[in-house]
Amino acid sequence: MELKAKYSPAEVEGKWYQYWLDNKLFSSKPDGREPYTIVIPPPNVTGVLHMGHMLNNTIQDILVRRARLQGKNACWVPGTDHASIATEAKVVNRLAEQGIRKQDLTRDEFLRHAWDWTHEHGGIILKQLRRLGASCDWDRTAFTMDEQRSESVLRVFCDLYDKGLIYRGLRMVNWDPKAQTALSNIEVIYREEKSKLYHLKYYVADADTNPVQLTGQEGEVFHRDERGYYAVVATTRPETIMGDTAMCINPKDVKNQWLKGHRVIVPLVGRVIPVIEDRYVDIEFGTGCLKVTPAHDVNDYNLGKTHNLETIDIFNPDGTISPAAGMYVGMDRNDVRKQIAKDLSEAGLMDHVEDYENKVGYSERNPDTAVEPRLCMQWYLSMQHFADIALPPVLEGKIKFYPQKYVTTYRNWLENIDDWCISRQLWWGHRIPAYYIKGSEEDFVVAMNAEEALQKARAKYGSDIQASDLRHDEDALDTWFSSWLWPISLFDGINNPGNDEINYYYPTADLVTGPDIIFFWVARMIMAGEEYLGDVPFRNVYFTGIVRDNLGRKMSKQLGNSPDPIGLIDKYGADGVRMGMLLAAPAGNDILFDESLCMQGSAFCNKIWNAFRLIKGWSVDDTIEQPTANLHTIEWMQAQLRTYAAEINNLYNKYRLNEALMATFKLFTDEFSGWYLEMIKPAYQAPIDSKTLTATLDIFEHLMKLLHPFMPFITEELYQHIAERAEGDSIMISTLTLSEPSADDAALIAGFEAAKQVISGVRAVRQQKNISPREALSLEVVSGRLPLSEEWGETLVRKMAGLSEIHYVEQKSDSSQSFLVGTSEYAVPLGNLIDAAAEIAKAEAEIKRLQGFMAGIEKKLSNERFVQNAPAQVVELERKKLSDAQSKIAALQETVKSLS
RNA sequence: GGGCGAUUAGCGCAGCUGGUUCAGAGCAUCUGCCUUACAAGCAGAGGGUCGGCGGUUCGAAUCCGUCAUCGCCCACCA
Repeated sequence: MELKAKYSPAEVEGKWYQYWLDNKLFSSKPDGREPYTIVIPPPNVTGVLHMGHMLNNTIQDILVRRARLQGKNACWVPGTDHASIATEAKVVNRLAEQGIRKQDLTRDEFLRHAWDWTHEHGGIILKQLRRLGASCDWDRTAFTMDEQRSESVLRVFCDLYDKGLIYRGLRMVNWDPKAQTALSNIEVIYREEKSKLYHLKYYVADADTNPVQLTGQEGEVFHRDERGYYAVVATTRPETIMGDTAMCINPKDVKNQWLKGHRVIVPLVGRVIPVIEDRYVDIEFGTGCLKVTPAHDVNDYNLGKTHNLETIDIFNPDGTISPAAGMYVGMDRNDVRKQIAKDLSEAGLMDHVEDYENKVGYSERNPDTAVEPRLCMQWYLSMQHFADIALPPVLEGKIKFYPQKYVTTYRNWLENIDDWCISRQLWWGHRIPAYYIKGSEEDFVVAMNAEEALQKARAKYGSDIQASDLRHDEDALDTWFSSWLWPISLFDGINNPGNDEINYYYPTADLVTGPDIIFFWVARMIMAGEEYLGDVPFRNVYFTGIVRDNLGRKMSKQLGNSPDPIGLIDKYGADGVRMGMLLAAPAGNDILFDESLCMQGSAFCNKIWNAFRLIKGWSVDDTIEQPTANLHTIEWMQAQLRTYAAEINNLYNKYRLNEALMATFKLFTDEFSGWYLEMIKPAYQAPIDSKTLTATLDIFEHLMKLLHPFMPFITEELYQHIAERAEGDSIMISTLTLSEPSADDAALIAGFEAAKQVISGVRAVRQQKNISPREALSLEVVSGRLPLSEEWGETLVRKMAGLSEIHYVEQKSDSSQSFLVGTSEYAVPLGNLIDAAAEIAKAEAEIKRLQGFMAGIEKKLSNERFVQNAPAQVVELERKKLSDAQSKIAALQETVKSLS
């Protein structure tokens, strides 16, 4: 068969992916083997693959493929998430483009559009993952809103309600006025923002009638103008003054004592409100006067409760001003802020305005929309119970986090947990299975379906209740309320507890995800796992970094710095891109992605390809004896395989995948291609003995297996070329078994390393003297031997250093250039090429350096406390360093003498 | 405001419980080679007082303290 000079991923990758699919090699069924399970972090169903997915899924695929090679029953379950708020927003936008408003549609009509959209755009991302080589068991592809998953969600809701952990409550929630839904606390992103601090005048309402009280005491600070006394209130949100129902001061605030017991007038609005006192108020902030708007601020709401204040909700759900405000009705809150600032100034009610930086909460899914605190009725899940069960497994190490630092983050969150607002005023999602009785808000039942609801309703509220008396709750559940069940619901462990699949695959092995969803998802899966299976959902969590560009910026559409993953794969091949991603991904750090890394990846593929082409090009001659040097070189390479494999294994176990790849890369490039192949390579067009060839192909196959998790396609292609394979055979289902390296291996490798240094020494001489690699040199071994056994050592050094002869001498030739390997001296006779003066200068400089080095050690050794306290080994080592340096100096002095 | 992490070569990083000349590999740079698998290659070379200061120790990149810079997370100061 012909092998092209260049590796062409395009011709290979599609072919093998199809082959894997055709032979069901990704498929997993429970059996007697040890399971290895990963559940994919489900991407948004209508999402498109980006670099973050590429990294995340490359890592998962590496882990899964490695598990297969270890002989485990590997199962990687794919799926998508319905992403209720994000998807609903997309559907609303599309409808808007067609001139359709959501509020003009019925729920069912809207859902039909949403499902259309989902079917149209859904699952693209999973198709894209195939290009990457992802070895998911596609037959298991799930969707958070498919039947099985939906049923699981409802079942869990009912169960938790029955356990008393789910309740309805009137609370201050984070309201997204664009999506018009409540959000949970962690869906709010706070951003530092440049804004203004408006200082408003609140005139004292009764100052004129009772001026005496305003003649103050020491420390009091008055504001007074021709209109009367006033308090100055600093606020960033002047548009909320229509909702003011009190002004608050700290009772200990000396400068504001005069305001106690008075009433003040809300500027523009004219409403008279009481001055209340609460220690909550920070005396130092502004003037120490706080306007209280119980409907629109969490703290104000709490103050309102404590002081029994009236609540005036001045906003409509969409963020416009409601009739309750009495002014600016129908205007958008952002416009009102500008307008009211102007109006206040014109009315002389603005004391002054200053620049200010404050934090404003934005909706995670609508990043341009500031969240509005809003009082409304929502469904909550009590979290203390879940925090209690989810904390121990992580603290006790039953679940390990990589990097470990996230354990602290996890703990802090769980130890200060808030109840989870799980209802969303959306239609796309799992509808809350609560049914209200006859228009009541208070009387309801929770049930799996309408039928069951009717039964429960009749039992609870009277047998005369009809189906038409029940009103299904309009709200949907937070997306994460389905995601948290993912590792369980994928194996139907909620609907069908104790089934074979859940028993076999749960707990899963590894979870690969970003630290940004540690609270949203990771923590909650642990909660659900402990609650429903009494066991952790996974053993290890590998947190990937954020993919940034090579300037460290986050990838974004706006910046245009986010490469198209499929375009990259077209250009560099999936293997090349996988390697490029991983090279830039140190464990636990953000990755600075640079396209040139993919080039490195595809270059490596080409290197592998050509190494194989070389081997395949050799003709075999069965009559040739295997040269001894080849035999030893094979033994050395096998020792290297064992040694590297152990190291790579070790790196995998620490999830240092980039280092594992780097080690594999060096094994292939340096040890195998650079040394092994060059060493056993027969002369041009000469045949090779069959034992060496067989051993070489075997070594190559091992290398392919080590590389396979990282580069699945090229390794499969070459695996198939190494030998005739049965139909359906694949590197994927082969096993990789290498024994632990032995002490003999280590000795062999050490000897070879010494030989490499001799070779490098000769090459360096060649380089310095500009001698062509074709010109044979001779080498003098001064008073000693070459490393390794004599025959092998000589053959190795002769071949790799391009020598014609090796002499063992007591005294090196006069006109030679020498070098040291350890304490052994070698010399390359060069005749008139030698520059005596330069060599002397170099040797003398080295002598000087060594003398300094010796002085340091001598000082150390003459320090009694060192000799006494340091371990004997360390002291011994210092002595050896000293004597080595001495003999090196002796050799160098000899060089100087001979050249002088 | 609280917490966590980082700071080592031009760049992104490794360096595990202090001691192997421990100051490392990769990329980039420089030099030489189109050597018969691969120029997307091969060979060789240069480059860092391990953020600053102080301490513990016979010995510190490594442990402690402190300062500086950067990043992340959490928190109801309008």
